[in-house]
Amino acid sequence: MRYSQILLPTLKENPAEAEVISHRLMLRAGFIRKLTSGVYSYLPLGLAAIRKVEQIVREEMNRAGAQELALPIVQPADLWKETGRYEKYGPELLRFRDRHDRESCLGPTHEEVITDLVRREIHSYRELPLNLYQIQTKFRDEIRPRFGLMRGREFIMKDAYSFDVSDAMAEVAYKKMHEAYKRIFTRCGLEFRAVEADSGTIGGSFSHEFMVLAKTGEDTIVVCKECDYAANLEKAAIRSPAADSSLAGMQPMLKVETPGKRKVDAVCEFLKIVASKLVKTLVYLADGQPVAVLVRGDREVQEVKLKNLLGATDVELADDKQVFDATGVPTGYLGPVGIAIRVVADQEIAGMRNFVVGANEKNHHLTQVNMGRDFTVEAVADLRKVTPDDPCPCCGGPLALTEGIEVGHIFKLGTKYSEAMQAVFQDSDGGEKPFVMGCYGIGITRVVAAAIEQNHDQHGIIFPVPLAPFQAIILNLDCKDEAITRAAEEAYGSLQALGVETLLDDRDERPGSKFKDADLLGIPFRLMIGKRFSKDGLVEIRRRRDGFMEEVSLGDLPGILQARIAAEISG
RNA sequence: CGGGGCGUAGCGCAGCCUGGUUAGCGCGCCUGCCUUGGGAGCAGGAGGUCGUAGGUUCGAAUCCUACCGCCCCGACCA
Repeated sequence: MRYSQILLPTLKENPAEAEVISHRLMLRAGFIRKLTSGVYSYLPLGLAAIRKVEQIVREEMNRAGAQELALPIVQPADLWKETGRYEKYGPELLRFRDRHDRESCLGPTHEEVITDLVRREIHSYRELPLNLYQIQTKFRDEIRPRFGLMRGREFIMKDAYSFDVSDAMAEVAYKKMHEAYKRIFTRCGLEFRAVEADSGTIGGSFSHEFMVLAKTGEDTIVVCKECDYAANLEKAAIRSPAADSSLAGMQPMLKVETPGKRKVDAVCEFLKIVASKLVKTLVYLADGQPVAVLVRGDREVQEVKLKNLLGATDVELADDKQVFDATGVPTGYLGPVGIAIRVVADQEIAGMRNFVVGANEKNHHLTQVNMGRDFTVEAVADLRKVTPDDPCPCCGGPLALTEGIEVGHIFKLGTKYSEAMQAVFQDSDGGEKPFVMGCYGIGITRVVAAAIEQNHDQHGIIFPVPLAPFQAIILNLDCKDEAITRAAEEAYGSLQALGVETLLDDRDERPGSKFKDADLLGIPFRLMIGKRFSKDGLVEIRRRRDGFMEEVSLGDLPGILQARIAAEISG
């Protein structure tokens, strides 16, 4: 491709709308343009990078035995009503009516559609296992789209769905996808971790997220420094402490006046204690029903854990009014002793002695409180957020928290959708069984953004070779010089003949502009033909990643460059 | 949905508080000259419903009201 002909509007300055680096660089490098919030046009170079990711994904999915198909974006509401998701999915599902007033929606994901297809077409265990995937634009009406392609409303996703005869076979399918994903992200040249993720009602370790490690990541992951343990912070388990059930050391409970002291900090300061000696009582609404949750004063509740414990589909912290309506106590003075609603406690509370809680009375707290003696709870479980000071739940080693961008998620679905939609096959014993399913997603456009988050410098993008829209860019450093121009054209021709994806910067611009643009675009190899060529007949090759330079003759260029490119590709 | 910020040429911004002729600057763009190894220089030029609507006023980019759009934070700790 010739630079003079491609639509590649680079910007010198940072657009005001972009804050995170990948967003800024993709706008500056002329990869994307925004149409409206969370919705972007992909310009030729942006699309080229997207296509690179898609191709790697496609190859690895095919290698893993999955088949590509394409499902509709517009979906009838009836299908979503079958699984109850039409009501449950919420405002992220963009709904509309067609001219016949039929309720429809734009597909944010395709479990319903694929399950409908499979239940119509697959009837025998002999036709299984089956793994079907597509690469397609999805629409999710996100609460707050942000960071360019990192969290758009419209984005490109690869989604795959597996169908198996049994749980055991579904696990095989799951593991295959796990392996395929590792290969995909390795081939993309990304630094990533597969982490255990919340698997909701399915349980077990049957959900993994693939996280690209980058500071701008919206997720926090917990990684053990000594073993292989890695999990999403939402999921990360805490070792249950040895509970001390003896009554030794318990002091009598006392009621104290704490006028106006509502916040943990204020109560602690007033009573001259540390926050770890206090137990806070938070009221959550679990599917609308109030539940009090006890955690140590300096801890934070992990809502996903709470949700799983309660088997609720939705938990949210109650506001002041909801708390008062449920308990008759103003926030700040709640406690488990004599409270009128359900109570669950974090496991850590079981090991605490003589702690402080609210007295369920305005301006009062209780001190020297002990669980078991002064109150009981419905359940004791791991409910709090992991901190960097907690030991690894696997080996007890030290943990580190780090940020990650979720680029892939694999999930065992079981029979959730097949049962809801009566998607069944006839097994070898003649009986009818629901398909055991799994689903596997990769955010294609997010992979591109994540790659840039992880690979850039102050000059611009530094694409890993497998994702680069072009592998090389030839800079004709003096378009008015015939010998140089002839050499640039020759180099361009010979590289193209070899299949090296090359952009020829044939614009009549000064060298400085060409250097800046080449750096900004992040093309892995920059070939410069200019003064050095006039003098000695040499072409300079510069590697974007580290600035490594070498000078070669025009004749040697194709072979040497090809070897350099090959050396950059892993997997 | 709550909070904050912004909306003036393709991009980045100034002007607005304290209303007043023709709305500025840098980059980019067009023409010409010149120049060619890290976003050169000179000269000339094109490009604006100042987000939209309404109001106040002799007069509005500027003041007031409503709406629209965009960005950021939050929607978790009593």
